[in-house]
Amino acid sequence: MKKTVRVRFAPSPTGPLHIGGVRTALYNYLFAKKNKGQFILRIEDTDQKRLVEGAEEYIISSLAWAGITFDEGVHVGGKYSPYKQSERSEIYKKYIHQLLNAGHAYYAFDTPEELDQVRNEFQLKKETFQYDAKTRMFLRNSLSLSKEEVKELIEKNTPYVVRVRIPEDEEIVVNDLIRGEVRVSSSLLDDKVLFKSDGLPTYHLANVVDDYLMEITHVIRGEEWLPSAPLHVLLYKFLDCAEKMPAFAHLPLILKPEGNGKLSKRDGDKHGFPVFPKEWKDPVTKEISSGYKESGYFPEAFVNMLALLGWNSGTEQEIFKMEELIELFSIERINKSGAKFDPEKSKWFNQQYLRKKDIKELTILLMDLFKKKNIVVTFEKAEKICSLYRERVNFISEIEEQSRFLFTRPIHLDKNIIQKKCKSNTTELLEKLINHIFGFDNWQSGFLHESINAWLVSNELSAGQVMLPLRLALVGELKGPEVFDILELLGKDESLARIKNGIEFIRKSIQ
RNA sequence: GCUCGGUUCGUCUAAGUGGUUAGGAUAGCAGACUUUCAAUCUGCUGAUGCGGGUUCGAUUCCCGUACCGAGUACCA
Repeated sequence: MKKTVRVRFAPSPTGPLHIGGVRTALYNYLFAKKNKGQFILRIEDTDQKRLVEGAEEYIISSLAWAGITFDEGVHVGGKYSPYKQSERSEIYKKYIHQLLNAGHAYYAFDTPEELDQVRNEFQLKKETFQYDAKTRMFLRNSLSLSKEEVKELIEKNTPYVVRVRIPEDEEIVVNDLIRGEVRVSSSLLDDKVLFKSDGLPTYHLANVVDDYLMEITHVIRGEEWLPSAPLHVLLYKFLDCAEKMPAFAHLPLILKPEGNGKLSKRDGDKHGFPVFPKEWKDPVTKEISSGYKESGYFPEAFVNMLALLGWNSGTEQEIFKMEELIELFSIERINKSGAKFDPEKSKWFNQQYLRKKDIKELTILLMDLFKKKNIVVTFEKAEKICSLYRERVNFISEIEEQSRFLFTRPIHLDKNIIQKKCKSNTTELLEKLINHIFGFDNWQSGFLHESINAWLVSNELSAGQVMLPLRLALVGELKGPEVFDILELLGKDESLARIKNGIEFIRKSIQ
C-alpha cells in the first residue's frame, strides 16, 4: 500500500511569480493529479523584510488563471492549517529546541557586523569564510563559550541565532528523481542559521519541518535548491524523521533567450515578451510589468508551452490539454539541463489554440477588445471578422488591430503602391466598376465575387488592374482578407464611398 | 575561488538498458498557391563542445578538458 502522494508549491511572497515559478507549480500540480494525490499551497513568508504587498494574492490568482488549483492551502484551508509560515512560529520553536537539546544545533551570538568583519579578514587572505567545524570555536556561540557565559547572554536578552551543527566530515547522499544520487561531504557545508534573531526560522528549518508535518511525499522545486538539499537531508536525520523524508526532484532552470543566466524580469521588457503570468504593478515603484494574460495568451496555450519547457511526453505530440498532461506526466521525463526560453514558440502555441477555439467564444473576446477601443459592432459582424482572421493571426488582439480599417475610412492611400500599381486608366476602370455594382441589391461576398469576376471577363480586364486599386481604395494598402469579404463587411454605401474617395485620391496622385 | 549540476540543429527536444540516412517542432531560407498581405502546402539549410580511451561499433559507458548554469546571507 503506497502512501498518498502529497506535494506542495511553496512560494515566497516577495513579488510576482515568474514563469519559472508557474512551471514549478504546474509540474507539482500535474504530478499530484496524475497520482490522485493532494496539492498544497504554502506561503513561505519568514522573511518579513522582503514581503511585498499583493504578492500572495497575485500568486494565487495567476495560478488560478492558468488552471492550477490547490487541494489545501492558505486560501482554501485544510487539516494541516495554518499554511502560512509566519503563523506557525510556535511550531518551529518546538523543533529548534529539539535540535538544541540533541546537540545538533547551537546558539550563536555573533552580530552581522562581526561576521562581516570576519568575512573581510578572510577575503584579505584570499580565503572564503565559512561558519563550520573549523571556525566555530573561534566565534561567539554556545559551543565556544562557557555555560555560564551563554546563560548570562541569554538572560540579558542578547540577540542570538540558532545554527545547525554540521558534522565535520560525513558523506551525505541526496537522492534526486531527476539527477540520481548526488553526494556531498558535510565538510563543505556551513553551519547555516536555522532560527533568526527575529524569532522566525529560516527557509531551511521551516521548509523541512513543514514538509514533515504536512506529510509531503515529493519535493519538486527549482534547481537553485540543489546545493542546499544535503542540509535538508541532514535536518531530517537530526529531527529523527529520516524515514519520512520526501523524495526530491530538482527542476532545471529556465534561461534567458539570449546570452547567459537565468530568466529575470528585465529580460521580458528588453526583448518584448512577458515573464509574468499576469500583469504586475510594483506597489512601490509603480512600475508595470506585462503579463501573458493581458498580452492575449490563452491560459491553455500558456500552460502547454510551459509544460514542454523541460518536459516531453516522448511522442511527437506538442499540443496537450491539461487532462492529457496529467495523464502523461512523469518526473522521469523531465530534462536535466536548463532550457533557454523561446518567445517565438510561445506565440506558435497560442496560434494553435486560437484555431481550435470555438468561434463564438473568440467573438466574445473580440467584442471586448472592440469595446475598449470604442468601436461599436454587432455580434454577427464581429463573428464574421473573427472567422475571416482567425487563421491569419496568433492573437485575438491582432484581429482587432488588423481589422481597424473596417471602421475608419483610410485617409491616405499608400503612394508607393499607387505609383507601382495604378495607371492612367485606373480611375476610369474604378468608375466603370462603380457603375456595374451600383445597382446591386445583393451585397454578399459570394455574389459579389461571381458577378465582378464575370464583369472582368466580359470586359476583357485583368484582375490585377482592377482588383489591386479596388483593394487600395477600400483598405488604404495592399493587405487583408479577400476583397469581396471586405466589401460585404463594409456594406454597400461605405464601399461605394471609399471607392469614390479612392478615385479622387488616385487621380490627384497620378497627375 | 570553492562546491554541485549540466552540455544533441539558432531555440525546445527524440533516439528506454551502446548498431537510426541522428527524428520532430520552432525559427530561417526557397518554391507553390493567391488580385494583396498573411495563413497554408512542398522543399532546403542546420546538431551530438573538445581530446583521449573501452568496443567490431559510442549521442549513449569511462577519464580528462573546455564552456554554461546554480549555490556559496540572520533571502527564499
